[in-house]
Amino acid sequence: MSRPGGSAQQRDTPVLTERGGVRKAAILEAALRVIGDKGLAGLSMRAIAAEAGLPLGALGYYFKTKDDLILEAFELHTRREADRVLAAFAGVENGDHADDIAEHLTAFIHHGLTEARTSLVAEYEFLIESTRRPDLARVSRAWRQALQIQVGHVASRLGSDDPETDSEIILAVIAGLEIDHLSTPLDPSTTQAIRTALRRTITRLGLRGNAARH
Amino acid sequence: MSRPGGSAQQRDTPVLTERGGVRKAAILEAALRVIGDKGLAGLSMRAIAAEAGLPLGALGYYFKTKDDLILEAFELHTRREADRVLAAFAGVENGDHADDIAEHLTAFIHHGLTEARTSLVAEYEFLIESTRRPDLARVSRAWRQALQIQVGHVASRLGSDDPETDSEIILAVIAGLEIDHLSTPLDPSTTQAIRTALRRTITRLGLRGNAARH
DNA sequence: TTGGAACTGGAACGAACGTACCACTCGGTT
DNA sequence: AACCGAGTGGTACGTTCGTTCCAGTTCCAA
Repeated sequence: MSRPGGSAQQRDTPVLTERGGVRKAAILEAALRVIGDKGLAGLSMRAIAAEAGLPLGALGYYFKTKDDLILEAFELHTRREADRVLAAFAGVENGDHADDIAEHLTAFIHHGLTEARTSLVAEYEFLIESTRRPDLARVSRAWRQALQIQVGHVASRLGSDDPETDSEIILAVIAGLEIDHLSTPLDPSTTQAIRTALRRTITRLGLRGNAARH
Repeated sequence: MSRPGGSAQQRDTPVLTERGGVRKAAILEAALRVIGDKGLAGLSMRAIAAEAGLPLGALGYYFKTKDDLILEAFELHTRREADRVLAAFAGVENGDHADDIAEHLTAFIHHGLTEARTSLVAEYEFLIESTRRPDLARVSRAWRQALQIQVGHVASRLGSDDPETDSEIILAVIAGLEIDHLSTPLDPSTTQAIRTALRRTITRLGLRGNAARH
């Protein structure tokens, strides 16, 4: 039996829209959804196949094992999320006040806790599983490092006198607020509490837009 | 077939050291260990029985279903952890400088990431699963609320002008630092980064011991 | 000492699991 | 037209799962 990767799929980042590759992408998307709302504990090959509307046999063709599928799904998620985070912080750099910065971060977290909740839950499923699987841990580390560098640059532009520590704090606050509010339905007062916490954090760290001007 | 709870086990918080109750406690302890190092996905009744050194049949006697067992294990964990957190912050109140406070928190996180790593991983497994199970979510909410109140009191004593927000920030930073460093082996430089982040957070929030004296 | 409830542990059930298999269809090259 | 590898999908294997059952044992009250 032949496996994909022998011809066009051979490059490091396979194009997923070629013949057959569409299915591979659909499988990974389905897996991310299932992980988000049933957890890794509820993730079965059959559940993925059903979610993707594909026969069970298709999964074995594109992925050697379930663990391989999980790894590729995680990689896909981090690739996608990197863009989202980058976009969120790109808007920040042009902000004039600490409140504007906090507002961007509030919107980012709010989106994760509402429309993108499934995706956010999947992310933490992966992070926890990373403590047990070295292959996932490598992805986590690379992902976290990229984040910290990006946020560090932003902090630098906002006038931080210790960008490395500030990015560590900001990333921790974001992750912590997400985790702490995941098991609660997100009502307006909670969103306000998150906004207040972010404002105070940004303000007290002395971060403000256009710091390079004066 | 009779179930426990018909006699001495009937009270709300059953004493686990009575006849047979020793076994129930052993099962919950075993479950917490298995969840910590195999995850909820790797948690099976057989794995718990093996970890506890008990026959499979024993589990069905003390717990109606696997989900019941998981719920009780979570409750046990939060009860235990509440004491630990309380102790960590009790030491804080007598500290004189922001650095002392940060040091307490650093030690707390360090302990979680090293000796108590299994327990910490289990905690986040529970938190994520809480997004899917209302019964676990209730425990999470109560647990988080208790934490915030306690930390709020501490922040108050340390001179905070907004204890509620400060406790939200501090809890988020702690959770975030834990999550962000779970998939990486904890080396001394990482510990130092955590300490630095905590010092800066506490300092910038204007928290200091003996604030009531001045 | 006897009765009954609490407790034990091994065996067994049907269901769901990951994976492998294979006859089949399709598209492009020779 | 003949061919071959890529892609397909239904089936089936062996394993592990949660749960149930029950004959047997231990303990305490009567």
